[in-house]
Amino acid sequence: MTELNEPQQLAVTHLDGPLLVFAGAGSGKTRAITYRVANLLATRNVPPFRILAVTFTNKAAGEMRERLRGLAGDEVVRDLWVGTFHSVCARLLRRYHDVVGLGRDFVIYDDSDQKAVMTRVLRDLGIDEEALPPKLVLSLVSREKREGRMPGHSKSELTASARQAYEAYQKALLRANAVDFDDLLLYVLTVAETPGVPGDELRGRFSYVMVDEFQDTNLVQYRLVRALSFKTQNLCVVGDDDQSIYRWRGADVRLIRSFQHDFPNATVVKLEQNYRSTGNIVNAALGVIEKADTRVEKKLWTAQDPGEKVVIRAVRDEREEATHVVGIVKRLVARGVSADQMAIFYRVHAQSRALEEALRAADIPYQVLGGVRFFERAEVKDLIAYLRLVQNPKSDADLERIVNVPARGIGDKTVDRLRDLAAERALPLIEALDVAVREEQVPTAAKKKLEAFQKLMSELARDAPTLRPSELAEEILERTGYKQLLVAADDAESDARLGNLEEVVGAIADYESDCEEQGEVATLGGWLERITLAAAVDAMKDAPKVSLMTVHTAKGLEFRAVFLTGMEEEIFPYRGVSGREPEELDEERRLAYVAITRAREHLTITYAGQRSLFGMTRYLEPSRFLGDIPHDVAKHEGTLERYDSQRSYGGASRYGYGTGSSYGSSRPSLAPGTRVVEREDVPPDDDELGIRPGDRVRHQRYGAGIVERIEQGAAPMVVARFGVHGTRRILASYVTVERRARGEVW
DNA sequence: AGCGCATCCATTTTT
DNA sequence: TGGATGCGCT
Repeated sequence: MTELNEPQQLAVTHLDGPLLVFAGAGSGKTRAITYRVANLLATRNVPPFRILAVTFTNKAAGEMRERLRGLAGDEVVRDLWVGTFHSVCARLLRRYHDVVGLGRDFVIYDDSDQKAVMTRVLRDLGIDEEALPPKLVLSLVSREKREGRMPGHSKSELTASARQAYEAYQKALLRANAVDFDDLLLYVLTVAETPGVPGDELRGRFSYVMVDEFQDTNLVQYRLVRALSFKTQNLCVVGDDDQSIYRWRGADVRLIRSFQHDFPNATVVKLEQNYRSTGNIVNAALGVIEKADTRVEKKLWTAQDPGEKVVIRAVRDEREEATHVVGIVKRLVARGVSADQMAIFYRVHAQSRALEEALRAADIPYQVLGGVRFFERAEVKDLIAYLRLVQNPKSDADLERIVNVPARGIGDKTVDRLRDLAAERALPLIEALDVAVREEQVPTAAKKKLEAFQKLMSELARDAPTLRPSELAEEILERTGYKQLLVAADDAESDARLGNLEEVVGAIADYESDCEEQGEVATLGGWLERITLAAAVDAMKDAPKVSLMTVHTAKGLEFRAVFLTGMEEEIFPYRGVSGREPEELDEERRLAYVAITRAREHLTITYAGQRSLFGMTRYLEPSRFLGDIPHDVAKHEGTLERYDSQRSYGGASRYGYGTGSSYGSSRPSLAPGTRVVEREDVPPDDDELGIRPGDRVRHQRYGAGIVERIEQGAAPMVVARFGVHGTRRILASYVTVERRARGEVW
């Protein structure tokens, strides 16, 4: 353990009692955790299955396993409980399922499954979807669950109708022998907090509990780890409040900040030496995070050289931003930096388009993480629905999805009838189907179709045990006629879909060989669980490609070169419809901190003077976070200053800037509230906004209008006449100028 | 059932 | 801008 610094050693050797480790970005956290587990195994003689380590992603869990394999050996690692909260809970719930009234083969419903169930529930309850959209109810329900409240809880924060919906939704899930993500945790917590035998057993199951990324833990997760470590108090939590970025999903930073309050005897260790980044990058990050309203004091430092300066680059718009970034990517590639060591970050997915276009034009291979996920494609979901239905015939959402896919003449009317029947007798659809056929509850034609479907499903169920999961998938594609249909269609899209389906079968086969390697049995249930609990990063390929992703998905990753794009007010920090509480702004700041600290050697930050996003072009100020980066670690390039049309794209003014006088002190343009705009055809002084009276502007709701006057100020307003909508006063940022700049180069 | 067209909407997403 | 969704038409 000699390769550990002092605080790391402390973290590794403090084994008993509560321990809180603040692990700064790039401070060798994984290393410390891994060594700590190895140390436990070596010195405490703990059976591996009594050690629980919860990580943030499957990827992190995999990495930890991998590293432990080298330290502790194969068999030992196999018995350790290492995984995400959800996967660990899924596994536990397979053992304690009966305590909460679930069948052993419960399936896990993802977002879209949940939405389907909730839509159905609301319809059945006669709740107006306008007044209470399924998405909203689901988010409310999720909040209830994340805060530990099952339906009927006395402290429910729901309105009467939402409460009703919650109850019905939960019933529907139980009837389908299904759980949602929150249920996995909440059910296990329920077991763990139940007095008596099963709860006792669960509470004593683990001797040592470790939690990674503790700053992103929600209340239920916190209570869960507390319960699981209750007997021994051997709870080690590792995290960094500066990297808490999932508040909107229920993460509660206060849990890490006040850990010592709940565990007064906790030992606290701070890992503050950064091994990842150059000095300039560390200091840039520090400059940003130190301005946070609230944080636990930590001083990230590095022994590394300052390295190259952080480049802060002004660009005209998202296209120039993209070409600029791609230009550097090319240069770095030429210098021998592998493409997979480069990443481009943005705040919102919508920003990826311009970047993708530029990369494609330059013929640079790239991968976009997140966005539309593979497992969300229709055909993939269809196949999975079949598989899940075989696994758990009660899963109504799956049955509804595929009962008529491919079309087999079971129309809405028939399905409605089935649903009624199911509701009347409180049966899952599959059983309602039996009833309908047996008791002749449907017209003869429909009955025939239903019988055919029944036969299909029962044959699949019959054969499933004798088939490997991948074979079963193939069988489904064959016997349902799904494959033939796509083959017959013979167009590009169908080909793509076939390809996707083959990929699914291939993925199952991969899983099977994985299992084989580990000496485990590959089961359908195992695979299904793995994919529902998988994330975008898990699918990240190591192929030499530039990675594009949101800052959120970048957490936990590192790259030699990072491009942080779209550093403008409104974009980053993002400002949506809701207001911005200080705590939300802090979270944006932390997000910026996370982004910066991903870079090892090279960091380019770009901000555009104007940006088209969601169909409207807006003029934007540089992000306030840029102003927090110390001047001596950064090099400012480019300008948003107005310039005349000839010179503007000539290059001199573009590249000449920033090398001369100190950018920061002489140019207050980075101060919040200053609006810098570039427009070629506008006399400098009458046009801060790029909008003048007489201009034609477009507003999303009101359409085209003619500007009557401009009201300057902190939030400039445009007064414009919009045909039938009359004269309106609108925030300038919500209109698009339709007048094209003279000689504009696009 | 499948389509074309209008309309509405718009962070972030470990699981 | 584009994507998701819903509706009406064939």
